[in-house]
Amino acid sequence: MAKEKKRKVGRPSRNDSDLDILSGSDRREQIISVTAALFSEKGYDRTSMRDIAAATGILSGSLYYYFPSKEALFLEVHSAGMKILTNAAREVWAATDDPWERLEKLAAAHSKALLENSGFMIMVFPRFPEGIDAFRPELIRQRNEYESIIAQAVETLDLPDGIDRSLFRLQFLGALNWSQTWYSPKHGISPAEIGMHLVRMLRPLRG
Amino acid sequence: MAKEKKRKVGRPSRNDSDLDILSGSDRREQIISVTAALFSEKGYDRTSMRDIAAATGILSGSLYYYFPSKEALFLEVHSAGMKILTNAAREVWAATDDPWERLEKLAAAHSKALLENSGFMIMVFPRFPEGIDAFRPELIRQRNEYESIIAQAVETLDLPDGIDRSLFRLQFLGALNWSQTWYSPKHGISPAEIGMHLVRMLRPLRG
DNA sequence: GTCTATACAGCGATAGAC
DNA sequence: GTCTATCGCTGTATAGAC
Repeated sequence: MAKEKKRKVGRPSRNDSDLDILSGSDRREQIISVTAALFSEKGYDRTSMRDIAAATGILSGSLYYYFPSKEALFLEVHSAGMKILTNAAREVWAATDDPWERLEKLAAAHSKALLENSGFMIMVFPRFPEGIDAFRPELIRQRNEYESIIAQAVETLDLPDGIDRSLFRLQFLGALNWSQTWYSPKHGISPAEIGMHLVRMLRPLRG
Repeated sequence: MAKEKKRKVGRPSRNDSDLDILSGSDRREQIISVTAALFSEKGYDRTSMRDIAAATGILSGSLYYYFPSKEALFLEVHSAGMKILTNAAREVWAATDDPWERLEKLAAAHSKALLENSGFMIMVFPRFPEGIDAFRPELIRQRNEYESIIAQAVETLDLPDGIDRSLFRLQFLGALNWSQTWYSPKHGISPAEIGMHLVRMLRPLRG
């Protein structure tokens, strides 16, 4: 999505083993990775292009060689983060049959992706930057792609009447996402355990 | 919202029936109420003092007659929001004996306060504005005052081994708080029902 | 590809007239 | 109490040299 290559002249001289986010090998990937960490740490609004440039080791004007705007850069970061999350979920899905065990592993994977990696938690930031309307449909699409995996997992659960599966998904993800606000490694509890604990709380629901 | 009085000359000539979210009767209360709505809608960073002034019907310079800084104004808004939440929780606590019924009512009250009122959801915003360090201890204190009521309620529940009460509280509140991000009145579900649904999901835990 | 230099807008905040 | 006028700063973004 929206790769925006933009290489206008000269040879790419790249082997196109491109992307692979946390070990980005060229400048473009480096910027995305650095930006993800800053957005996660300070939020979108409070991270300036100058901050990003400084953390990358270049000057702010140079950023615009790679990305046409701050919002476009946000889209790349969001995209990379959702890719991590979606891939992890697909992997769990393929490897597990039991519905509740699957949910437990999805929860653990979600928490790990959110709390463990250098900082792509931006992917589930409560609200998108404003004025980003041009990109919003693409952001929503990425988010839905991931959430539909969770929705499917919830669909396979045996749940009593009175439990709304859509609300189940929203509150399940909400409990996990909110952990951004309080988690600290010092808690003595691991991200994976946070996810597993949530499913332990919900599991008695099974018919 | 957006009263836009703009009377520039003459005396105030107020009958003091002006606006009242917390029954605030004067300009100061009006500003707090208007600001709460704007912070909830657009976030702290993206709401300028000029925005607030315009929505109040005055000019930005005048705000500084009432509040020394934007951060001080944030503190007032946060304080008002937490007061709503804390009062509601105390009321529930006094009126209910059964632990699970109490939790259900606390959840419903929390959701209502968060989603229903004109806009004090700022009170549980994921992160405080930065550079607000001088006020941070007071913000934390207000938050803890409320959360300790929830903690007490969780303490009285009969829970199986393997459930951490502290984590229970955090994930319980997380699921509720996150609803800010997806709730819309069009869902056909009421805020109170959102809270009750969450407790319905957790209730089978009881020993 | 990166830097220099800068345009231009918007921000929080203040001083002083009324 | 409110407005007028403005200061100083920081933000995104651009143009053009190298």
